[in-house]
Amino acid sequence: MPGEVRGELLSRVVDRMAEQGVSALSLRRLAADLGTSHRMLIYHFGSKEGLLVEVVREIESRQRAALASLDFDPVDSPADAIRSMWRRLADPALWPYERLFFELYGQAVQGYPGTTALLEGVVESWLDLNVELAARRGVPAELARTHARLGLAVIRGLLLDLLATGDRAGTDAALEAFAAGYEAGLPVPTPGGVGARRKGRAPTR
Amino acid sequence: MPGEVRGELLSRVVDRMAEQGVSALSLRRLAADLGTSHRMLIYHFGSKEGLLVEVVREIESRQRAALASLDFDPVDSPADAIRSMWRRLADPALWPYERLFFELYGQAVQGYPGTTALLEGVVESWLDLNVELAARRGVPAELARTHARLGLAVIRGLLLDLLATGDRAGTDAALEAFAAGYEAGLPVPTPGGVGARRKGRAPTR
DNA sequence: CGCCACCTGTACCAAGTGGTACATGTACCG
DNA sequence: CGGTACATGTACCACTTGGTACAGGTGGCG
Repeated sequence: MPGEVRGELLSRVVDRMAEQGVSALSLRRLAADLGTSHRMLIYHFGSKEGLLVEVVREIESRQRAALASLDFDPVDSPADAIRSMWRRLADPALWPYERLFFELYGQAVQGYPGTTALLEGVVESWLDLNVELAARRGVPAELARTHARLGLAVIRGLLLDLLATGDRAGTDAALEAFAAGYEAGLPVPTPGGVGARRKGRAPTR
Repeated sequence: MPGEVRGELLSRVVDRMAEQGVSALSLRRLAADLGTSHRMLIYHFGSKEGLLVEVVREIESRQRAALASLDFDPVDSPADAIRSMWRRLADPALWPYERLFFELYGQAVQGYPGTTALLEGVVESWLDLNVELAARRGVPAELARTHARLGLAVIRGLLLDLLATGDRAGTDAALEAFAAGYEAGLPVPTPGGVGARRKGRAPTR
């Protein structure tokens, strides 16, 4: 079942799906685009659903890699951290992959077989990263988790917006409004009192 | 082409799709579930794509209706406004429709025929509402637009989270963190200076 | 050489797809 | 009554789908 050909094939499959979408693609068209026969896809992945599972796994793995490569500067303020994350993710070069991500997300919440694995960790793993980061600054884990959840929602929500409208300026402004809130010192409803207030800085836009 | 039967049929189609998803459904299965024949669906809607177009339009129309029915209390603070909006949308009874919405959204960003109409107004129409609301409080339109965009992203992003994880408490907390930021007086980067700062109030949670 | 594991193509299959032709039913209105 | 517009069902069509059977084709190694 294993093989080195398989991995190379899978990677090309994901790229193709990012361009053409997943739900409209048949094994035959996919194989034709890749210069092989649909027989090969079945041979390597067992079935169409098996292929889909691997695609989902590959996307998860790529996201995990992207997440690990973020490697925030620990002196970054939360505001700067989310700014830099947005700057990376809003890059039009990534749009095809984000479209694919949201398409699969939509399938997954509907429970389509093969895609649901995407949902495990699609939120949690990102939160864990932030909790770890926040720990270095002495922020309690529960609080960090909540704000990471909010930040993730902002980014995903604005990506949805961006992919639908293409309005980079508008979404940039909205993100900046969010980041600016943190810069001014967001009140954090922790029993200990108001959270760390940072010095203001002129907005970059 | 018109007819009263058609409207009733469409409404039931949307309900079924909310339960079973759209991309895995064939006209035959759909018709069987509805107690009719696939011939009828083609008769009333012309083709499968035609049906999809009508479904999308229906969903848009329902959202518009929901939006119109919100009818915010004009004395609500922005924080309370987004709180009440979240409270309505996070209701599990709406989850099937939200799943359907995100599934179609995913299809639409990929450009599948029949679904792309969903994208027109999927952001703008919600912004317009807020701009109008904000005008009553004297907030400039451009600023209101940006913050509405942010609020919409927060809600959609948290809905994605909620549908994937089912973690109502976690998403509630994240939204509260967002709302609390507004309550404490969010700095608004308008040329005229800092925007209206409101009195703080103890968080409800 | 022969054997074996991996890989690939051709031909085929049953099942399901969207869509159409045609016949039929039903109700309103002249 | 008859006609006409809307509605519905049955039977069928060409086509595509995922999956399988079978026949190779490599290349390494005894």
